[in-house]
Amino acid sequence: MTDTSLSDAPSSPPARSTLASTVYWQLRDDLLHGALEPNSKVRVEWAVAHYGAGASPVREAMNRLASEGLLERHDQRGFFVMPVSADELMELTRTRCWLEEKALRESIANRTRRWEEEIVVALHWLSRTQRYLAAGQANPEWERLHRVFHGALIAACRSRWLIGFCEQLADQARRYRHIARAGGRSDRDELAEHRDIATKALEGDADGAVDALLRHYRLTSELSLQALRSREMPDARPRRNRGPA
Amino acid sequence: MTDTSLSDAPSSPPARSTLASTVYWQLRDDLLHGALEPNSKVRVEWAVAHYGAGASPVREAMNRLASEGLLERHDQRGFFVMPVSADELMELTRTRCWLEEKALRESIANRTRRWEEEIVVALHWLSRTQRYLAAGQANPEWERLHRVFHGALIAACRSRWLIGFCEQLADQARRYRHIARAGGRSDRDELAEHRDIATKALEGDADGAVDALLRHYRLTSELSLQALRSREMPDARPRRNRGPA
DNA sequence: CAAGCGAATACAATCGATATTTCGTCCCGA
DNA sequence: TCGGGACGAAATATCGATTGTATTCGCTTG
Repeated sequence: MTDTSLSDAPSSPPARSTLASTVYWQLRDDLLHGALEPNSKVRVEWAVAHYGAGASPVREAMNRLASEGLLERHDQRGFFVMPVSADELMELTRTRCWLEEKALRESIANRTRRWEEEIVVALHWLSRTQRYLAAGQANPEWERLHRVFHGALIAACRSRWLIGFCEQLADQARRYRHIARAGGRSDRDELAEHRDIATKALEGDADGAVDALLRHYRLTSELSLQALRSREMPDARPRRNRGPA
Repeated sequence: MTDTSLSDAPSSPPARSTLASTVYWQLRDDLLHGALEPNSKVRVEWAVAHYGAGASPVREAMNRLASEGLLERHDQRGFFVMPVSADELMELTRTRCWLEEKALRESIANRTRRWEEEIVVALHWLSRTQRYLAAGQANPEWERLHRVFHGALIAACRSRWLIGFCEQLADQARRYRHIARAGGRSDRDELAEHRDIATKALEGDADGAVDALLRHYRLTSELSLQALRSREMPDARPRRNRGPA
């Protein structure tokens, strides 16, 4: 089953990759994990040195990321890491809930045997994977499976556009999670939440599944929001143009 | 009020433009107007000659367009005009109706004086502009105002993400309209449709406005669909790799 | 003799180094 | 103190070199 997504946002790098794509995936990963300070400038020269590629591939990668909303592009002035703010996060979450609700309802309405299987399998692997690594760092494999699980839920919605949009918003949400360093091992039982969503979806209980899903997203958002606000407290001054570490 | 859109899809080129951006807007325009055969390969060399720029700017522009779903990018093999099909159009329309409905409902729920004014003004100019030029060609100014009008309707939805997604889908729909050469001066009274939508929206009649809006979109889609199918009839053979004119 | 496989060739995308343009800043003069 | 011009840093563009892919031609084999 080839994954030729309609809009350009597949979840994993292709096998045969061009150099520009390699840089794209690396930089994307760094952006999603909050490795670069929001609002800071990303100089081409820096990226060239950091990722070991020429200016052309780097520039291409940055253009793609700008189209996805991970970078800001100012003509003749270069690229900047997309800024974050509490307001933006609330707007993001709101939008995400709207779209995911629609996608999930459609998915349930058009459920197939195949769709059910994918959810069951995704939940299975998610349940058998550690949320955090020993060091308290997020487990990349869990992140991937988490993404797969949520993708499986809405896979039957019959709109690749909607799926693409949801993925894009999910990426943004992930970015906020990592930037805010939220989820520092709270008492939250994420697996139970996922199980709840899956169970209700598989039962065909659209209202229940949607309710569970949105509570799941809103809770995550709330935690990020709190962490974000406490991080923004220290200095109220907006700081711009701080180069990446 | 600056229009720094969140996702990268402003409706008009910026004043101070880089060469890559110039190519981007020109090529985008050509793609939206169906000037290039769907599924045909767009060679970098061709674009270089056609738009009078170097390979790097062209390549950048193409990467951006690929992210927006107007081009397909195959690593190491170049770019292709995104293919069209009846199925794709139906999927597109479906998604568009979902998102526009949500956006319009939210917009009406959060309506402001400013929002009302913008709609009234947009409708005014739209009503005073010719749909077609003398030659039966679509009037670019009307296209622009049409876009502005539909943008104004959902402008108060409090989600730049949703607005951006709607714009992206609107662009795709426009592309289908032009490719199918639909709307060949049918007996349709588009102005009345727009008036109807605006009136109901301004009255706060969400259900009525949504109904009118979706009928509007579905009708457009249906016309494109018919024209598309009649165009696909002549030769059932899928033809690939036909260079652009 | 036809079909299939393989290597060589041609074409096009990709890349890196260099040149050019632009923007921001600092300094000087009014 | 404010306006204008020059300097420097950085983005942008061009060009030539490289790499990768598709095609074609020729050979082998059934």
